[in-house]
Amino acid sequence: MRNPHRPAERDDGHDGEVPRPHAPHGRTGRPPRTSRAQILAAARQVIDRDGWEKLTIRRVAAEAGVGAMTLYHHVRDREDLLVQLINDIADQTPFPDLPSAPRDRIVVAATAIHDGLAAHAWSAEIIATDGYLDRLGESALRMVETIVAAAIEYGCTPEQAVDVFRSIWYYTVGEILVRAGSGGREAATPRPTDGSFFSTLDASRHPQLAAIGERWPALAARDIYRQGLGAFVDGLLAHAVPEIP
Amino acid sequence: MRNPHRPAERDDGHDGEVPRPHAPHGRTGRPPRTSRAQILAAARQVIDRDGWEKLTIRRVAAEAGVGAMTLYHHVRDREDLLVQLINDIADQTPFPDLPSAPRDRIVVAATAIHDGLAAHAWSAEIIATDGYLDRLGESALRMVETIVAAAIEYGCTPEQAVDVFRSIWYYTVGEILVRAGSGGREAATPRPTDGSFFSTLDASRHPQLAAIGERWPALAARDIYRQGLGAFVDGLLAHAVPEIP
DNA sequence: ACCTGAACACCGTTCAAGT
DNA sequence: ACCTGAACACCGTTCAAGT
Repeated sequence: MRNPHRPAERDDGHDGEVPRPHAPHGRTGRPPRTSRAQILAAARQVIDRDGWEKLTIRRVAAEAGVGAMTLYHHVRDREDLLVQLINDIADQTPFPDLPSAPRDRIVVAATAIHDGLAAHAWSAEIIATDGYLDRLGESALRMVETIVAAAIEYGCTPEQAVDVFRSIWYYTVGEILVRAGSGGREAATPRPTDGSFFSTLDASRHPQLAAIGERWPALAARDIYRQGLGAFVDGLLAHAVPEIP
Repeated sequence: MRNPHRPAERDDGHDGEVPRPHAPHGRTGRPPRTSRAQILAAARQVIDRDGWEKLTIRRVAAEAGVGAMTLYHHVRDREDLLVQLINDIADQTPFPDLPSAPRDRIVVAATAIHDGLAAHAWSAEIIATDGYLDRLGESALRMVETIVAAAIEYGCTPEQAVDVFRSIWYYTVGEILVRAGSGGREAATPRPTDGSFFSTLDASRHPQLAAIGERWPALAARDIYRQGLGAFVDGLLAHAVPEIP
């Protein structure tokens, strides 16, 4: 595709700020004062300090100490800024050690993707909203390759392997989105923790939910991603390659 | 004004819109001219005509032929409007016939939730972003009850049953969000369908993805929700109740 | 070549006032 | 009791101009 990111190649400086004194061909004129790295750093600063929902073009520009319009020399639009930010984070996430059994390799790779995204829960929103998969950076692609290759090694056809990846991807994105959503809100607008919905239920209509009642919030707060993932991978592989016991 | 259409002078009719002539106790004063149903209808009109991303308080008010501020008598804020809209839709969705086998009942109930949401893909965004589960309306709660009860009938503990529901919920929300995201965008901004990322891959680094290459988009366009759900439910039940063959 | 302020076309929401 | 315009504090993005 057209990967417009990947600006310059390496900049030696510590800050990534070296306006090349004489560009290769006829490139003269005012050297850039603002770099891609600077903008991404400012964006992360804004997220860390003010929260994801405050990440606006104008704020990032202010944080970077430049005019808002300067950003449009480095990003196509707001969404592009977000995608660049995610790929940037993915590139900095260490690649996990992979076990040799294909089934376990899928679990480890999916968990790595999950943990990387969950650490920056805001990222799930742009990933889901966008046709993100064809804008993945190198590091993220390696994870996809790992899962698809492991499924094939287990005995899946390439088509089945893609299905395995996609199913896991849906589960992973959903888990992060739902948990980030409820968690994030609670922090922002402390929901009135009075009688939860489930405690006031009509027991004849919803007997099991009524029986669970007040325990629901505590149960729902537990992290079950890994557990569910294990069950899902086993189910997917068993369905795809039933002859393996 | 900015609304060329007539504000619709229907108030006596059978639309559920009867401003009580004399309120029971001392309730006198100007009778309401705007109803909750009117607002929700206007909101759905806006979504159907202009798309989900255009659903703003101001537009809904204009569509309903009232001042923007009038809406705040019926909804707490924008998010509340969205939640009411979803519960309204859920209430109008017919309850499916349920098979007797618990495993199949879970699949059918989850599919019903999925199809209901997928028909209004915008809804997944608010559902995920919000701590939605404790704002569910009657109809949606019946589905949750169905899944939890079926898991318990299968042999799960209540805790395990909640985990089964939550896992399925993550998968379902993720599927809708990801597919709605890529699909919706494609419709809005027809992505340049030139060489997809996977066709230009370094085959030594990503051999399986490179082998799949251009077939990825076609594979990824297939609807695999039901398939993945079956595998997931089987995996979840097998993990929770291993003694059943 | 690179950066920018002003301007446009929007938002959600608060407020004090109108009927 | 119900409805409202004006105003506030924001947005993303385009444009034409400045250095």
